[in-house]
Amino acid sequence: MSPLARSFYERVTPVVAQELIGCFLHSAVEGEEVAGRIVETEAYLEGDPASHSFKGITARNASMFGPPGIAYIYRIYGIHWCMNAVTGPAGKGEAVLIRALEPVLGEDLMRRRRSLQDRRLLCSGPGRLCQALGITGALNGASLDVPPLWITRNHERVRNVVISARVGVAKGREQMLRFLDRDSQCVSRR
DNA sequence: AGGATGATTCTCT
DNA sequence: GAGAATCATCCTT
Repeated sequence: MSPLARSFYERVTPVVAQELIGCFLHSAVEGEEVAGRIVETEAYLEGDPASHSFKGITARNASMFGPPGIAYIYRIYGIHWCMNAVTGPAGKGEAVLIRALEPVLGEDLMRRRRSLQDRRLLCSGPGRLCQALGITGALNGASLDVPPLWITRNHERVRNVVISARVGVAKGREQMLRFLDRDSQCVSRR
């Protein structure tokens, strides 16, 4: 399976967010590879009050303004990590939040990392999937076309992509920028 | 130097 | 459905 190239990410962000549904996210942080099928994403845009890039570049969000095809990873609520794929032209500050996966490879390691058995709960949230894949801030800014963190295309067609309002955002709630696979059991709640 | 604030998750009831 | 956990980051004194 070949990784998605930079040109995939260097496009209109909501389109990238929609086309990432069905693709595979892989990690190999301690040698052992695990992977999941992306079933839920959200787009964060330039001039979008819900986006971390809204108030300009800072130490935390700098990688969001970097070149398309790298990871923007941040800590939230002191505990959890969340992972984005940076999109659009470099300097624009747009990205796609990966919100949920369906486990495909390395379920046992995911279960160990999550201290949890239920397959549907292993990766069904942005913080959960980072824990399951061993993704931390150490990978912030990493390129998404090579190990230890990479995304590959799935040639299987996704039958039903649902579009909805984003989860957990205070501002910009009205925008329909969340994409999910209706047929997956592994999407996040709400 | 201090305070407010999360693109969340888990554990209750 | 509500509330706590928990801390780096950012903005205001």
